[in-house]
Amino acid sequence: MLRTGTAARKRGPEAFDSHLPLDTILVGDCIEHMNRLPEASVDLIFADPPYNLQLEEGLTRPDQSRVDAVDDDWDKFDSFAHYDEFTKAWMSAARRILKPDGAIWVIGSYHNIFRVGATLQDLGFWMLNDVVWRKSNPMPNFRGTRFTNAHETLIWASRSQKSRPTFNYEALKLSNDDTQMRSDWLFPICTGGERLKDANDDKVHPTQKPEALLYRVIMATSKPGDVVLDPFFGTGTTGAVAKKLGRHFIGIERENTYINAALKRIAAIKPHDLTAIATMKPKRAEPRVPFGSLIEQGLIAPGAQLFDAQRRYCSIVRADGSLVCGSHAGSIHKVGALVQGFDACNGWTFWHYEHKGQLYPIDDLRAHIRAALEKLSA
Amino acid sequence: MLRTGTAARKRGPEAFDSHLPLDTILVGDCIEHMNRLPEASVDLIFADPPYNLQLEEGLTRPDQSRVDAVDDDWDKFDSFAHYDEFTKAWMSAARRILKPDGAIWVIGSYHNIFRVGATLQDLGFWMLNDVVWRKSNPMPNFRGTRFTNAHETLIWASRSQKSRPTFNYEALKLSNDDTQMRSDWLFPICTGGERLKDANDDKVHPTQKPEALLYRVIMATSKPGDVVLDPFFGTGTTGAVAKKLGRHFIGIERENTYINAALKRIAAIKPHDLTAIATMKPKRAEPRVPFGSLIEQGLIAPGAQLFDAQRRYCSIVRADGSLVCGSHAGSIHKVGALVQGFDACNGWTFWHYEHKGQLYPIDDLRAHIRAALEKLSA
DNA sequence: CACATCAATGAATCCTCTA
DNA sequence: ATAGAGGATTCATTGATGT
Repeated sequence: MLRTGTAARKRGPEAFDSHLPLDTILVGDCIEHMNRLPEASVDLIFADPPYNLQLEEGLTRPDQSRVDAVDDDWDKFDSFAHYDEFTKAWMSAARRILKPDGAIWVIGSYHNIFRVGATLQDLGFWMLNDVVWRKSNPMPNFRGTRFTNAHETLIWASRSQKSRPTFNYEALKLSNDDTQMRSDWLFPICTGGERLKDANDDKVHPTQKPEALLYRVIMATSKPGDVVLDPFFGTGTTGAVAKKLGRHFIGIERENTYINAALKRIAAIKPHDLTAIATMKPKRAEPRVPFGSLIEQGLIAPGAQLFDAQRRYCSIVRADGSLVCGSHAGSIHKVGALVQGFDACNGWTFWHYEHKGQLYPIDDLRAHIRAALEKLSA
Repeated sequence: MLRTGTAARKRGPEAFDSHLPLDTILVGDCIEHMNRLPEASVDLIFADPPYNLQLEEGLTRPDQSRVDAVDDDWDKFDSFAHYDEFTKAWMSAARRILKPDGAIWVIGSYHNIFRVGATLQDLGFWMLNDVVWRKSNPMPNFRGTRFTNAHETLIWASRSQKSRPTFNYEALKLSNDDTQMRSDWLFPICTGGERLKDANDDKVHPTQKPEALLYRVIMATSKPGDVVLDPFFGTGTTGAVAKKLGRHFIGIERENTYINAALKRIAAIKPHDLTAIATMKPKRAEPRVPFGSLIEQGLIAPGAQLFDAQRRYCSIVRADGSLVCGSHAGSIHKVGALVQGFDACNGWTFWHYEHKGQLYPIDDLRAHIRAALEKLSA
């Protein structure tokens, strides 16, 4: 059992806390370690289990560079049945050590989150919210075969239906411009200075989570002095944020590479880093309104005609959001550029719709949608 | 079997379509009706299944004993098992009637979506994306005990891993200001004039979906003339949008109140005309032009030199349509890959010909030939 | 030093047709 | 079925390099 350099600050008042290895990383299998911990002793669990990605072959970007994928052994399972078995095992162990009012967070992608959620329900956890982490800078879909995989899903569940889990409603509302915090969160992925690198400048862990995400989770659903356990500790984002926020952590991890990086990282943390808190303020999600949504929402009908201000050009709107003008077809911007023989064109101001014989730029319609969105969110 | 007022337009060429009750609402249980439809006959399924875990008719165990309290864990499990059974039943029926390249969409909330997703995987469906419908105007959480439930989840899955489902990538991209469509979609919930009301001004259906949502689903993952089936038809949003977009629909619904509202609604819809429904042709669907035909048609002479954009490499065109560059010889793609040390290369965009000192990609010459082919076939 | 340009990269179930 | 060849495909951000 490795201990971090940080002394355990502040003990909880409960007697059953006395044997908890607080602010410590336990080395080894998470199920075995959890089974050794006293029952009903942990306030919050954050779990980032293996996703069970099923990658067929390597993936190359359009420039022929290789994508450095998750191909680690810890993410390999023979079948859904094996994955379910694994999930049920660690979750049962997690449930035993949770206090009656304790809660759990689990994060995953479409590969595993449905199995995770169903197992949570089967074991008697009570679902409180599913939360979507919208990535502001996801990896694109390089082959153009699917929607950009731009989010991951988190589940927040209490130990049982009768639990009264911690939820810092007022603090969240305050930090969210005085409106209720929604179930869709926008954060960038973990890059830049926050991303841990080894001596070769390679990433230490393939799936390091951003601290901003953990910050909101821990801030929202735990109290100072609480014990937060992470059974898949990795490079210790949970521990780092818990320490910053004055919570105790218990990490469990098998890989020494990750543990060493986590120890170093957490030792360097100073609790209550106020500058970091400032950066965690949620971005005001600016609604981007693409042309297609004007059609989807019925403001422009497929088949409608659009003109430039001088009526030199006339184009037809198609149901898929494309514009046709003579032999040219494409986006409002592209067709606008093509008919004028330019490289680029702002279709929003170039194209106009007709209303009672008058022409108005389609940008007015976008403004209309934006205003509606503003009003609704206010 | 009720039929809508709309005549079935345009039949698919496949023989197995001939017995499909196109543009029709089938009255009754969706499992029974799907079991009567011909197998491999439907292109797309959109399903908005009920998620009340306490089913309205009351819950009975397989031995017909009544399930009373849903308070303790065992009964919760029993209730989930019952829901899983229902899910498995309708999904199996749905899978049978899907064409090999067919796909399914299922929408749900955290109450049911995890069970839905796991069952999809268990039955052999192949997950393509999970998509988040972000509601611009969700109902607030009045008690302030949770995050505002501001989204629902959709799963898009093909019938099997081998399926090649329809995905109108280009159309989506250009309607989204020329960037890939992401997995998080923003739409308002269904209100105002779109929301169907009865004589008492009460909403006809408790969970009527917005047409904009279905518009994107159907536009993105089906083709004009396709058959779109909705086993939980409700007030017919799927049918209304399918009709607008020139797709056939088959609806299945038990409640006469919903059916009557749907019939009236769909009868009033005027489909968009065909030019408006035409979508962007993907590059993959363009006629194949072998490099050799550029030589045959005299656009490039044997012995001509081709360069990459930076003039790092120079190759010679041979009369048989092959390229030579140093010791490398082969197709434009193969030689392009070899000189760069890559596995693959698109020779059409990599190699350039020289004209008055300027370099132009040979893809321009291919476009020239394709344009001529267009004119011939028109 | 300011600013432009280029290169690198991230939890990914990522092609299609013909022989 | 399987192999091989044709040829289609990327966004936001960070950090380094160049002007």
